[in-house]
Amino acid sequence: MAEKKTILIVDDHPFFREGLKSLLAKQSTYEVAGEAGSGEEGLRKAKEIRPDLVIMDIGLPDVSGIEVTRNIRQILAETRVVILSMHLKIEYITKAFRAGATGYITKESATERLLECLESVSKGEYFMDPSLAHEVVESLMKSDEEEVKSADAGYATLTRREKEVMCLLAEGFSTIDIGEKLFISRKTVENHRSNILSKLDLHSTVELVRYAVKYGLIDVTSWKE
Amino acid sequence: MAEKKTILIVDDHPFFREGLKSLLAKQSTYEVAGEAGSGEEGLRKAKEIRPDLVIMDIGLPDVSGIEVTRNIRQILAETRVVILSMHLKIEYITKAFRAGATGYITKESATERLLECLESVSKGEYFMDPSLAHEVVESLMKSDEEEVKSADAGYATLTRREKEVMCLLAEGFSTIDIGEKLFISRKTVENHRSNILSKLDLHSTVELVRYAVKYGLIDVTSWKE
DNA sequence: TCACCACCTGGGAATATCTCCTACCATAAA
DNA sequence: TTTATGGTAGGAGATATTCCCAGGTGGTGA
Repeated sequence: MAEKKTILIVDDHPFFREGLKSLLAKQSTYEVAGEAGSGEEGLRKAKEIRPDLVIMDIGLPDVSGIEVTRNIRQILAETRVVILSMHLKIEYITKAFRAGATGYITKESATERLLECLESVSKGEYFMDPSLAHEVVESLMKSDEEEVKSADAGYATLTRREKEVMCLLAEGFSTIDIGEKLFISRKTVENHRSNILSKLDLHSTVELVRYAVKYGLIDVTSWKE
Repeated sequence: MAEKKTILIVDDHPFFREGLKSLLAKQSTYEVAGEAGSGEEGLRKAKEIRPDLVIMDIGLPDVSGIEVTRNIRQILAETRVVILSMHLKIEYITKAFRAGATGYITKESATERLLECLESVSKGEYFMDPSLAHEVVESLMKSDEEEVKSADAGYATLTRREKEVMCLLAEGFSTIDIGEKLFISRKTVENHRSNILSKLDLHSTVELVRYAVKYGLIDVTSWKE
């Protein structure tokens, strides 16, 4: 690894940039190739110098560092962005990674953490400061909580045909539609429907849909159109 | 901080326990108060010695370390558990924290990482090894993706009363229920319903529910019971 | 083999709900 | 004042749902 990694620093505090520069100057592996005090300037310089790494603040005077990150990543696929932020909120963390950031550390982190982060990110690995763990863990515990269930005791008691009818009902098809699809009479579908409702202790097709969504029988996210 | 933190090691590999013990022996702040080679033994010793910290493997010969963690945390509220695992999968990570773990690091981690983790966890802070970042980030990016949308053009054209009726319909109430709730006639509710359907270009109450879910008008995750 | 049971299938009759249309009133805007 | 909008409600006919009943099929165990 003969060449030094080039770094662009985007932060609106000159002192902070100075501190980072002097810190990185001590390292033989990195070279600060440019700096910017605003999002607009940051994007311009990124295009110009095409750095290996960008150290990005979120709270910039003009546009959010997250937006700048998105733009940079769209234009420069090879450039990795590390967010260096005061924000610990999970929304920022999630948005940052979704916008294309590869690392996220806080301004309270020790300097070794930054170096560690830059090293990981240089290799293309995600890096997340352990001090974010609290937010992240809480978010993880909330999310995909649904997946845990799915496959409910009640649903398992349904017959094959009933499950089939249930899915179609939840998709929004009328009993007639379903009858045509399955080549059975409307009445038969109604009977299946009644059986499903009583087996699952539901009392309307709307409740059935909610049940289906709740247990992941139908994919909410696919209702894009 | 005069007293040393007591630690219980639960891992089925004697060599691994030995390594950990000698490593921790060098530290002045920790004292290995016991060790166990199985989940059952781990739980028993935990009850016996009531350690400050437990270092727990997941892949135990009898029961999963995650289950042991759950049991320990139920009995000993003060005892913090650090998972030290080979597993990087997000399911394990999530399950571990949900079971009450406070830290999660991998067996590939550097020893400083373990010490750092023990220190954080001793203070009651969550700790997550940065090498888990990849899994965690992917999981975060998948979750709460839905929030992004919400607020649709069509929905905005509804009147106050219509929105109110729409929410109740999506909650699964019948037109009669809603009439009683809002002190209006069943017929009026039906009229509102018809207007809603035509304004949003929907054709059944089921489609209405789907619409409501899609745009986050009702909270799917709150359908827990 | 026969009886049994679960499952899928369908019909009839009573009831509930929906659709479409009309209508009235209050309020706000033109 | 006139007009438009929103909330209210009813009637008539079309649809959908409920509940009960029943035939047919296929598998299982006595």
